[in-house]
Amino acid sequence: MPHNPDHPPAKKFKPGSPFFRIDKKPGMLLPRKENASVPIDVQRKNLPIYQAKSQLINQLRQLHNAVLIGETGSGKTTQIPQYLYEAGIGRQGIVAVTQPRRVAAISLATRVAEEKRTQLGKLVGYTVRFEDVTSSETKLKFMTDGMLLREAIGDPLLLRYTVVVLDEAHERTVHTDVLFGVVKAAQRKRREQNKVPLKVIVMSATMDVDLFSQYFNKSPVLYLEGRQHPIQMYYTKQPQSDYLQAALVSVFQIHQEAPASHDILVFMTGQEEIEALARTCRDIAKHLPDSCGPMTVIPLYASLPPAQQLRVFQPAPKGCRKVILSTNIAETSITISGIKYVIDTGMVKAKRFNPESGLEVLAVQRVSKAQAWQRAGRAGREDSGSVYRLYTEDEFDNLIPMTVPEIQRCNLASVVLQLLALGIPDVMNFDFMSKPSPEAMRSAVEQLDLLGAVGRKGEQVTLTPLGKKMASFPLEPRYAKTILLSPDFQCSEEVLTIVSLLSVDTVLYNPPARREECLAARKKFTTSEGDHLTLLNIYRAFKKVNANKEWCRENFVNSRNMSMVGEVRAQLREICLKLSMKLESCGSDTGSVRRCLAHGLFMNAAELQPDGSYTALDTHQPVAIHPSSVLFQAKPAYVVFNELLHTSKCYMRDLCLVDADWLVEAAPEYFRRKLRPTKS
DNA sequence: GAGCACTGC
Repeated sequence: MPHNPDHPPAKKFKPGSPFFRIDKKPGMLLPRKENASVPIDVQRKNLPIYQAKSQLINQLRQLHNAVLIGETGSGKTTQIPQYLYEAGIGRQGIVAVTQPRRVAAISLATRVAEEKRTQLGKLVGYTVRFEDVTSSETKLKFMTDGMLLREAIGDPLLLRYTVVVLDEAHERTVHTDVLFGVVKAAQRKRREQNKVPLKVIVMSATMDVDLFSQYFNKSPVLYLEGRQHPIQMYYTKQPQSDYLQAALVSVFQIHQEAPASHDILVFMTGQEEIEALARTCRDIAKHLPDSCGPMTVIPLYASLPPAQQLRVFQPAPKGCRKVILSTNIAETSITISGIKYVIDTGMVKAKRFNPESGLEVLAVQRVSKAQAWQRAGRAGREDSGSVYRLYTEDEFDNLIPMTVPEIQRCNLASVVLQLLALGIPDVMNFDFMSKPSPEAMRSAVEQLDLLGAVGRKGEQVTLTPLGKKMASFPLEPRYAKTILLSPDFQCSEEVLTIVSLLSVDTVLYNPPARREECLAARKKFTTSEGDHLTLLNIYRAFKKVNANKEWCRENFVNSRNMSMVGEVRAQLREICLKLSMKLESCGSDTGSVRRCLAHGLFMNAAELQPDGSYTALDTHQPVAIHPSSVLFQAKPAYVVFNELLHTSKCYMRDLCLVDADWLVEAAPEYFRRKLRPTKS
């Protein structure tokens, strides 16, 4: 797809409105303004939810299940746990409040501890990966949904808890979706076994109310008012063939008409188009007449270094307009105050999964209505705002109502393994709120079967002892398997490092502007054995210089992600020790590391063809070496790889050179079917 | 010779 239109957008820019005004659907709602000078207990009483306090307490005391609908700003997340505690509800145990994100869990716990005037970690605490700030006194516990799920593996009835609050349920993360089933089952079993009852409160924004209520035994829905500021909606008159061009026009239209203090937030799909549009905006802004004020354009996306991300919070100089070009990171994860205008391209980049091919595709697609509302809500948090939707109202009406839950578009191997570890008897018929397709479930079981994690008797799937061990690692099953195999090859220390490197965001910086320098620096670590061992070399060098930051800069290594590797590695190593594994280092015998990787990743193997192309051994589809691989120029006969990425071709990413014999010895049955006779 | 939204254990 050509990215550059024939004419640079700058020349196409014509002032004038492609929009018309629509005076309907006002009233998104917005969080309250923080005011440090107001005492904390007064702030609590000023929240909209306070009016409903006694009524809420009465209801929640009686109900086993409740669905609580309330927009941001109602105060539900900070207040409900305190109301429960103050009313003595569930005091025999702990009230757990789950969040999809770590930062949210931590900041909510901090806030509630402040409100209760206690030290964090006493009455109020939090638990996220690598951090547990709780004690025996903790009664209100904020945690990530993934963390509660992990805990459930050791305690499927969640007996430490009397109340579980599943917050931000509308986001439908895989973890929340699995938790729905886990808490529902725990609730039922505790009732059957005459144990202390478990209260389940689902908290969500406005959507999906019926689904939640239906699923939790037709539980009552309680509505909470939020604080709203009106929002003015604009739609385009005509469908836009080029949303980038439309975004550009809109930015400058607003820039010409609105006071400079009004910030603009534009929702786009990815790094590349954001950087391109940022350049174009800056170019045009330079050549505008003096009647237009200056403009500062700030890109925002997850892979941006943290220091640059912080720029979005700095106010623009007086008289200068702030324009933020963002991915959907600004939908939920990063909240920027002072946004008066939102421009919504209506597009998003999202992952899809094809269970038949096992392929994940990252594709630009239309947002859902729910997502469009979420984006709109980011306008005018403190005051009224405007939203420019770069699509027609008809197009809006035709958007799907809700984003497809993640559980219906991802590889389910880890989910199925976790369900089995939770002791769910009939995994194939697990009570999901939104069932994944049977093909996706079957494909997951098949993968686990190949890894030796499950056994099958007819329809019944059971966990093997190996599978049980695999489930104790917070990793994708194939990586857990690779670690568990590593003692056989006397290279556990190396494999732990490699798997840790693979389970954090990339540790390699690749600034396009300094490409040559970057390649030169990386050359020192490159080995013809492949990407895994190149990464291992980098980690070893990093350790040798004691994690020196200067060294990281010189070698284009992301020091923050590299420290994370250390944390992950320590956690994985701890689990190995608990499993009484013998951990050895193979030193310079890197062949044994590759052999171990071949045994763990044999399902992801590819074979060189006589014409120089590659074929994946399991599906026989054509694949290619990704140009970012150190093996890109090489033509190894056999490789294993971490993942397939479908973009312009089907690319293998992160490759390791292997022997065909190793693959056969890893899975003789499997390869008898897959391997073709080697040609000379 | 490509180019990767966002979380999380």
